[in-house]
Formats: sequence, structure tokens, C-alpha cells
Amino acid sequence: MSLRHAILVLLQDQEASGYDLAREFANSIGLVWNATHQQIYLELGKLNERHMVSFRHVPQEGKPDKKLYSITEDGRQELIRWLKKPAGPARIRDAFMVKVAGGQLADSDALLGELEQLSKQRRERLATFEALAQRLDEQGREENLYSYLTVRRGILDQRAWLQWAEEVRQALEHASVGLPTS
Amino acid sequence: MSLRHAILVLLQDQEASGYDLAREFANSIGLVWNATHQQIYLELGKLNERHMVSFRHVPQEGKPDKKLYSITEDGRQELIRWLKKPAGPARIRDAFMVKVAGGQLADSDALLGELEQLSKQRRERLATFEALAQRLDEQGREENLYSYLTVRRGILDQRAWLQWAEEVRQALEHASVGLPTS
DNA sequence: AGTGCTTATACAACGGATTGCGCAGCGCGC
DNA sequence: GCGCGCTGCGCAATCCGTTGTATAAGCACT
Repeated sequence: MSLRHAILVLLQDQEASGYDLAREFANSIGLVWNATHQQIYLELGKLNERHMVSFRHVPQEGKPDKKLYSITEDGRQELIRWLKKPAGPARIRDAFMVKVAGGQLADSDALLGELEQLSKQRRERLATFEALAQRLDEQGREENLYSYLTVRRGILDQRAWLQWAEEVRQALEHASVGLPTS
Repeated sequence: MSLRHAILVLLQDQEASGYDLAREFANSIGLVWNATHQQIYLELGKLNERHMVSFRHVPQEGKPDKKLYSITEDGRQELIRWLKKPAGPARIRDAFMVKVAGGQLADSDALLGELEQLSKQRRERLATFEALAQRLDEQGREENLYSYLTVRRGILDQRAWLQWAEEVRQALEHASVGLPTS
């Protein structure tokens, strides 16, 4: 399990609230590891019990109070321990790909529509990542090396997906021409 | 949930045993959806209860008997129903990427070693997929269109990963030179 | 005045997924 | 002769993850 470790990695740089972490999971790290706020709050609670993080209350006006979490020495030790042992294989769950694999039964036009929608999301994500990469580069790539490499992974991933999407689009449009559009 | 649907897609082409399915999940579909044998046997049991698959016993010599499962009409209907509704977003869990993101605390050489190992696995997978793609192409791309597209996704994914790995290797080797090798 | 988004945290219930264990026989290499 | 790996199936426990629900205040739009 390593939602725990993903959180510790994020807290390494700066203290953050559960809400902050949820946003980071939705953006940068989200490509690599995804989690919802419920999971994050739960995990932060557990990490706190195990003395791997600590928090301080921050009262706010106009907004609910927050808890700002930071990593403890125990947490840092746990991270180092985890970094040493080999990572498990990457797991993917891509429901759209399962659909393409079973495409004989599907309506090609419906599939094309969905492809268009997903492509749009990927293009937006690509733009976000590219802007982020440029910003990190300008700030000095050396200091932000690990963040930079993470974002590069995101960029290459989006590009590969979009290239594949183009191949699928052409293949399916070809197939659609053969059969009348219901 | 769509482990169920991934299994139904695989059974669409041919009847298979739980063991057969586990292997397919480890190879071709594994890139897109992964599952262990325990999960698959459990799910096959459930699918059978719901009359979406049926099976026949096949006694074997020298090997344990198998159960060959095939999709039923109910199963095919369920698949068609599922194909119509939009797919959820793709989810990824890549522990190695989390490590790179937290790379400041890690030993660069250890990370490089792991990268080398993972690259090797990816290169092997790429070779497997390329061979498969060529075979499908020779057999007639039209008939195997959906399988072909699935494999193409696998190829593009491996290539993107390997390209990224090369970037990381160069960056980390640079960083290693700065600091003495422990 | 009503609707909905954003910030912020949290519980409860269910179902999915992983890990550990167990059985069983064959073939291969040392 | 012994261990190891492959084929093949399965149960049980626990943990992870998703979904639904709740609270609470401010802000913007209609």
C-alpha cells in the first residue's frame, strides 16, 4: 500500500491540509496516484495515530478551520525505509480501453463520441502539464528536478494517449463508412 | 465496477478457464486492467450465479481438470448495456513514480538500478506487443481491428515509458556525479 | 430568495482488491 | 530423491476504495 507514502512525499515539501492534498492528487500526482478526499482524511488520521504526521489547528475567518499537517521524523524514516524496497508493478484501470477491446459489440459512433470527449480532457491536461514544466524550468530545473521529472512523465503519457486516439479515430471512421449510421 | 466486463469481453472471443483468463490479464489486457487469479475465480463464480456465463467440466490427464467458461446471452446483453454508458476516468497506481517524486530522500543509485530493471521489463513487453501487432496485421487488420487497436495502445504506452526512463536516467546520472557514490 | 460552487472536515456502509493459505499432480534439473 | 515451477482450482481475513451523506460558511450569479 502506498497512498500513505504518496501523502508523505507531498508533505515532505510543505505542510498542507487534507483539502490541499486532495487538490494535488486531482492535479499533478493524480496522473500517477489517485485518491479522493475521504480516503485522504482517513489516511491522515491513521498517519497521525502512528506518529508519522502531526498537525496544528489554523482558525480561519469566512472559511472552516483547517488542520495543517506536517511530516514527523518517524514519517521521514518510514518514507526512507519504503524507498529502499522495490516498487510493485504499476496498476492501471482504464475502462475505455476495455470498451475498445470489446468494440465489436459497441456502437462505433458512440465510441467515437466518447473518444472525442476523453481527448479533450487529455489535451487540457497536457496544456496544464506543459505550463507547469515550463514554470519549473524557468525557476531552475536542478532544484525542482524530481517534480520536473514527474511532470515530464505526465506530458509523455498524454501525448502517447492522444497519438493512440488519433489512430483509433481513423480506424473507427473507416469502419463507420462501411456500415450505415443506423 | 468492470472487472466483470473485462472478463466478459475476453470470453466473447472464445471460451476460457480461469487460469487462461489470469494469463491474459497478466499479458495483453494486463496493461489496461489487472487482476489476480483469486479475483478472477471469485468473479467467475458470481457471473455464473447471475447466469452471465456458463461452464463445462473438462477432465484432463496429467493436469487438474478445468472449467471452460463461455458467455451467455444474458452476459452479452449486460456487456452491450455497459458499453453504452460512459466510462469512468482511467486510474493509475504507479509506486515507482511516487518514488521519483520523493526522490530527494532516495538513493539515486538505487533508483537507477530499479529504473534499469523496470526498463528491461518494458522492453520485453514492447517486443511481445510488436510481434503480436505484426501477426494480427498479417492475418488481416480489418477482422482483428479491436484487438489490433488494443495492442497498439500497449506499444505506444511502452514507448512513452521508455522515452521517459531515458530522460530520468540522464538526469539522475548527472545528479550522481555531483555527489560521491556513498 | 434561491441555486450552486468553493473551502474544509468527517462518518458509515458496502463492495472491490490484496494477501495468505491450502490442495493436487506432473515434468525438469541437480 | 528433492526442490522448483507450471497448471489448475479455491477459501478466509483483512484491507483498500468508492459512494452517499452530513455540516458549515462565504461568494457569485440569477
